[in-house]
Amino acid sequence: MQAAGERSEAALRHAGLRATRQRLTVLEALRGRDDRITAQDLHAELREAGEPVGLTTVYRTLSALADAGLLDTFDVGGEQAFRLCGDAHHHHLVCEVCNTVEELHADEVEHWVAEVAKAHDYEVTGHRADIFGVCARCRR
Amino acid sequence: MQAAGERSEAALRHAGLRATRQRLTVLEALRGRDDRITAQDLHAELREAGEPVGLTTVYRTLSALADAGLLDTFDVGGEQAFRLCGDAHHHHLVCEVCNTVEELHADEVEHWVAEVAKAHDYEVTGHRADIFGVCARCRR
DNA sequence: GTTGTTGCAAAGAATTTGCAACATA
DNA sequence: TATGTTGCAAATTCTTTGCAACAAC
Repeated sequence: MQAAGERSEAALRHAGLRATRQRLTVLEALRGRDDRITAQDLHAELREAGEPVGLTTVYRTLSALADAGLLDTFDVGGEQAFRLCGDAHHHHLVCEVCNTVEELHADEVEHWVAEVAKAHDYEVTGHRADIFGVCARCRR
Repeated sequence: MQAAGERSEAALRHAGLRATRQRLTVLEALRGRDDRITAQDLHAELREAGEPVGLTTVYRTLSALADAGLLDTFDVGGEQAFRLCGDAHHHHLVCEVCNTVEELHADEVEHWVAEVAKAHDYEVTGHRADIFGVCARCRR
């Protein structure tokens, strides 16, 4: 698929990163999934898929993409997991069985954050609101 | 302080844990602070305070107390941090400078979670809503 | 006395770093 | 060609485990 590759290439350039085969491989792999995944697991999958990328490079690429704001990060049992995400701020609905992540937008939460900030005299730098559970598919 | 020690002793018993000197030391130390702290840092502080507890024991105690629901856990740059907490479910307002944590209770968030669960057909197992920023004291 | 706990040393596991070969712009 | 990137091996760092001595009930 040509278009997808170009989109990834543009995203990398925009982040100030060279569009190497390895980075494109990682980014394309992330585009093809909606779950959170660790560096170790992604590395294993790429190896199985016959598009090997060094483990170190997977770590560095995921870290760089996260820094650039292209990936959301999750803490899963002490390991860091990543997922491609939209630009805007959002919250998450996470299935703990299949690790699928749905992005949520909630004005209620934003309002709550603003109110708390005012009431407690905090300079807010960020917030996070995630819901965990089991999706319908995984309950069947 | 006698009363405080007895309170910790009762808490440990209630959690099915023997009230050892080490566990009491850890629990009392946590009672005296309102910030989140890692096992490594707590271990160092206890050592400095002249009430040494083995690092392994600090890890095991914090883990046991967290399992018993007495501690909240946080992921701070890949390390696990802990803080004594109330029984009820709550959210957090965290100062990223001094690591002080204030507990918040928000019906708005609870409502939001319930709505999302219904709309997305999820069996919710938990949720987390934390606000990060800099407290008034640390901004001065 | 039994059984749970401690703490050291060693093992484990995730992640990072040094560095020479290599690919991109 | 100049500079950024890769990937291996080694190093780091946090955390857990084996096990013999020890303390709580």
